[in-house]
Parts: sequence; C-alpha cells; structure tokens
Amino acid sequence: MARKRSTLKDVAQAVGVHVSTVSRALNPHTRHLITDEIAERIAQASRALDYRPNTAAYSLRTNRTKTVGVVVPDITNSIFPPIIRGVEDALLDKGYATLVVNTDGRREREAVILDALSARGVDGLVVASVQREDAAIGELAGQGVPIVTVNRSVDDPSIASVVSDDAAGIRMMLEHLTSIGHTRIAAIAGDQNLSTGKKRHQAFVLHAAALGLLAGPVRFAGAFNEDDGARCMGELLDGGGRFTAVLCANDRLAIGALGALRARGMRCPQDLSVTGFNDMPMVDRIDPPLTTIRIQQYQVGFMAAGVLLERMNARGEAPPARSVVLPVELIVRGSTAPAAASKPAPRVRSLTR
Amino acid sequence: MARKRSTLKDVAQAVGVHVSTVSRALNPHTRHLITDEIAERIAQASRALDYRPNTAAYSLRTNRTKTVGVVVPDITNSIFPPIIRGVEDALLDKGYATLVVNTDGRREREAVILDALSARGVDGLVVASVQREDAAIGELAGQGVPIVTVNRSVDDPSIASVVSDDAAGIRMMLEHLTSIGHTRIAAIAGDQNLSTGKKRHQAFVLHAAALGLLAGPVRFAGAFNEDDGARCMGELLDGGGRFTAVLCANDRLAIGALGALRARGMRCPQDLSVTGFNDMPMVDRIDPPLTTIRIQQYQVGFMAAGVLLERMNARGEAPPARSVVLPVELIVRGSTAPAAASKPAPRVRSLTR
DNA sequence: CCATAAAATGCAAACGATTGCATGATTGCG
DNA sequence: CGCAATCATGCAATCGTTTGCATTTTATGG
Repeated sequence: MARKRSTLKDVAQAVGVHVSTVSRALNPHTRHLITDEIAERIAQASRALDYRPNTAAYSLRTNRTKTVGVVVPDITNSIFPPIIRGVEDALLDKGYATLVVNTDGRREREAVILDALSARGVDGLVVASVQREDAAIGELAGQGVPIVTVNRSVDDPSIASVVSDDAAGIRMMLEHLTSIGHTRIAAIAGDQNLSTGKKRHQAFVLHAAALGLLAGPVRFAGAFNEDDGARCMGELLDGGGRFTAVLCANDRLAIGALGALRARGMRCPQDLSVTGFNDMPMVDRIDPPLTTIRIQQYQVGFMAAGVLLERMNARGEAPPARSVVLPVELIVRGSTAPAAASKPAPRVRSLTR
Repeated sequence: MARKRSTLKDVAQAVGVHVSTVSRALNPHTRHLITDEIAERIAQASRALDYRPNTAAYSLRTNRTKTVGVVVPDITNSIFPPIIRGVEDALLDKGYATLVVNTDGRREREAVILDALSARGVDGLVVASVQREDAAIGELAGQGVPIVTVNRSVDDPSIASVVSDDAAGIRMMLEHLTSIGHTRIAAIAGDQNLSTGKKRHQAFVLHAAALGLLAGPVRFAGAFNEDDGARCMGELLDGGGRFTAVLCANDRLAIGALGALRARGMRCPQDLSVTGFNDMPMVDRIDPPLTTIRIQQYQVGFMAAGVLLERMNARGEAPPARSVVLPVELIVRGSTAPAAASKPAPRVRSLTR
C-alpha cells in the first residue's frame, strides 16, 4: 500500500546477511536458529525500514492465506454483526483476516459465494448460513477444509459447531409462561430445515408435554422474518383456536406477530402474551418491550473462531468435531403478562378482508 | 481449498501448449492474441480441470490483491451493515473481496487496523470511521492509496467521498416541525469533529435563523450513542430553557433522549416532540415510532464502491476527487406532534436526585 | 515461389517469501 | 592438539502467474 514496500532482501542488504537469515530471525518459530546479536540487528533494521512481510508471497510459498471466510445469510440482519465481531476479534491478533460474504439464503448464490472464497483459498470457514442438510458444506468438510458452523448446526455430527442452547431457552420460556398462569400456548415455529427452527420447535413440543400444558395451534414460518411472523400470527388468530400466549421461534417473527396483533386492534400483553428468541438489539425499546431469550451472540462468534483455529492448526488429521453449546438467559419484559389479564383469542374474523 | 487445485501448468499440459499461452487465453485482456481454436480448447480444458487462478501468485506478480478494506467504527452499529452490504455487492462481481475492520472509534486501534490492512496490501479503502481532520487518511491518500470516505467526509476536499445530504435533511426536519407549529426548538448535536455532526449542526443554526424560529438550548454529545443522548436530554430538561421539540443529530441520540424523557415521567410526543436522523432499522417499531430522516444507506455504500473502482482503475494520476451527495427523505412518524399539544418543558428539577 | 511482414506461440525472468540441504565456523572431548 | 559433533549461516529451489522478448508459423504481395 505504501509507496514502496521494503522486502526481506532490503533488510538483508542493510544488515549484510542472507535473506534466509532474515526470514528465520523474523519468524518466532525459527528465531532460535540465529545468533542473538545478529537477530537483534535484523530486528532493528526491519523496524527502521518498516518491513512488512508480503502476504501474497507468503501465501504462495506456504499455501496458507491467513484468511478465513465468514458466511452469513445477510449481514444486515442484526443478529449477525455481533457474531461476526466476535469472530473477527478472536482472529485479528492471530494474524487472520476475515472475509465476510452474504448468501441471502439463496442456494445458487451460496455456490457462487463459496466459489469466490475457495478461489481466494481461505484457510477455514465459519458458516452461519447452514441448513440442517447441507451438501456443499459436507463436501468441503470432506475435502479437508476446516469448517465450523455458528449459531446453527448441521445434522451431521462430524461438523464442528458453536451454538446456543435452544432447547433450554424454550424450556425457560415455557416455564416463565406457565409460572404466570398460561396453560394454552400457541407457537410460531421457524423453518424446520434450520437447526434453530427444528430444535426450538422440538423443545416446545417436548416441554409443553412435560409441563402438562396445552400446546395450542402451531404455524410454521418459511423465513425468520417480520413478514412471516405477521402472516403466521394472522393465521393463528383467524384459526379460532384458544390460547393466551404465542411463543415465537425468534425475535423477528415476534416483532411481525406484534404488528399483526396491533393491526387487528388487539393489545399485547393485555390480550395476548408474545415471546421472542435471541434478544436482538433494540427489542428492549419496542412497544411492548419484548420478553425473549438472550443468546451470547458475541461469545458464540468468538468461540467459533477458537474452534476453527484449533482445526486449522491441526497439522495431521482433523481433531474430533467439537460441538459447543452456550447457555442462554431468560429476559422478561413487557410483552408477557399473567394469563389472568389475558382474554382468549377472539374467534372473530379479522376486521379488514 | 479443494484437495488439489489445478494450475496453469496442468491446463497447459492437458492442451499441449505453453503455460503462457494458457494465461493469455484465459485473460479477457489478452485473449485476442490467441487463435480461436486453441483458445476454445484451453477454455474447455480449464473448465474440465476446474482451474482457478491462484490469487496469491497473481497478487505477487501484479502487485494487486483484488481486495479492498472497509473501515467502520463498529459493525455492530446498525447504520453500517447496509453500507457495507452496498460496498460488497458492488465489488463482488468485479472480482474484489472486502475486508471489514472495526476501529471502535479509537485512534490507536485505527493505527493497528490500517497496519493490518496495509500489510495485506489492499488495493483501496472505503472508510466510514473518518474524522474531519484525519492525519492517517491524509497520509495514505498522499501515498497514492485509492480512498473514498463514506457517510462521513474529511474537510480536505481532495479526498473523495460519498455522503448523504445532511443539510437538506435538517432543513426538511425543521420545516416539518415549524409546519406543525413548533417555534422553540432545542437540539442535541453530534460530535463536531465528525462531518455529520458538524454539517447537521451548522444546518440547524442556519435554517433555524432562516425560518425565523428560536433555536433553543443546544447540547453536544460526545458520541453518537444512546447514553449520550440520554445525558444530553437530561441536561436540556434540567437547563430550564423553553422548547417544544428536540432535534437530535441521529437516531441513537434520539432513542437515548426518549429514554431520558420517559425516565422523568414525560411523554413523547404529548409533552415534547423528538426527531432523529438516519432511519435506522427498527426505529419504526419503537415507542413512539421515530420521526426521522431516511438516508440511502445501501446506495451510499454501493456508490462509494463505484467511486473507489474508478480510482483504483485509474492507471496514471488519480482522477479529481469526486464528492457525491445523495438525497434524503423525511419520514414522519409518531414522535412528532403539533406544538399545540405540547407543553413547554417544565422548569422543575428532575424527580430523582 | 520467395522474401517479408504480421500473427501466434514459446521462453524465461521476475514477484517475495520459506525451507531442505550444504557449508563454514565453533566448540567439546579424548 | 585433532576430530567429531554442533551450531550458525548461506545457497538455491520452489510456489503459480504475468509479460517483455525471442522464435516460430502463417499470411501477404511482388
């Protein structure tokens, strides 16, 4: 970047030694091969000349790019930036740079994306956009590319992952709801092709039964977004089932659900309690503030980077896939209230159309 | 990344030509030097072998990395992801990868960051974290590094920039407020070392005078965040000046201000109107929904990438610095109401402490 | 049909680092 | 004091591309 970068050769010339000596002196790994005095002079000269190793040359020779790819559905979705931040922070001082790419959840685009990353020869991959069955990921892993999925996981247990404790989160939420008197609980579930969607829904079914409450009607959202949340809430309300709370598979669905509720002139939490999952930024500021499950977004990213480093540094065979699960926390806010104050969902048709 | 990548040599061998011929045939720029028939055979072989050029070797030889750095204060701040997305989208199909780094607004960290980018030899820089006077940026630009600032600009006009029309936004907001009867307007201004803080505040002063209204008390926030917004709002209320609306230099300040307002038992917009700037995601869902100025975040990023490409491709002297200003839009929501309904700020001390 | 210009391809030298091996210097020990 | 072992450094090949120049092939025109 600077006008004229100095190279190993320049430093070697300045000190009067061979370039290989400089290389060794500057590499902590081979530093011990060099006499202290010479090494010191080299260190000084390298500082004086502001020497920076040429990444391209290093990569070409060693076949390591010191770059990792981070694949997310959409960086614009505020669940991901903290995760990315965690990954970057964990990797930066290890000398790794981070290439973030967006798939928009589209399969074809994912192919193009992975192509671009592959062409750049990233040393490893942190993937947040994975589905439960993911051929592309499986193939790459099979080829020996270090991979760790984050936030979501694939069903294949041989792929390392760092996720949040979805099941515990749902259980805690259900316990919270029952503790304030709710017994009829509906759900807006997420995409069952995603581990988060699947796990959360399974937990809902399982723990609802265990707690002896009536799992109410369930709608499955196609995507984890506000529009689908609104649509599902509309369908639930139109469906005529009886319930006093709606458990949503994530915050965005919950936000959409709240919108649909309001559009029909109903109030949360007076008429219906609504819960989310993730504790996205700002959900504490919306109306009503959302009761949700807080996941450790930054930590998840940070740990994923750690697991990835472990795999990238494993010289021989890949270490056994680690599956890290981080604890979650229940955050009670204004969108849930005692069931006593709630009326069952009305059976009336929606007002408009 | 794949087990064993094929190289130019492999393709050359397969076709029975020299590697330089393959190189030329595959490069659109030199493609015309090669006989159509051979070129075609090379194209096929390269496809069959799934040949991908080695980025490291390319970079080493040409001294271009096909990588640009994007420097933001914090990717976690939801104003930036759409900008980054715009940059990435504009650059991806031109074959450029994007390295995003966070400075956290800290100067020392910025140095480290730029170091890391410099070491990686990025071809250009999109900088969103710039201050009005920025030595580091000026120096890099002086060294001939293609740079464009985004969202913010530096005072030095020789640095290219893509920003939103801050002045127009403030004018529109003031016009909106006066149109609904406000005449005494206070302000929470941003950091005057940032172009956005400075420009918006200048516009406030200028247009308030032009509209013949009473620019009320002003507080300067140190950072564009909720905490400082709350603090400033507190000071305004304690200050005892009279005003019916508070114009905040951005949404986060406004959100903090709303919090402080509520903490004192006052209501928005009944007691006081509050306005923001940027139209961040979710500000339409908070309570009350924020009246603000919508900036074209994605477009700003996209255009910045375009300007950068122009500079990176300029072989000889850098083209004259372009300064692009994108239009903004007034979004009226629930946080502003006619002044008639507002009572002047009370002169009482805050309730707690 | 040959000389010559033009077009197509091959050759080889970079780019800047790493690293196995060779060599020269030093040390230790008998 | 000499020989071997050890240590420090130098040598040179290598990674995969690009590209100026040399060389070969083809086309052109007299």
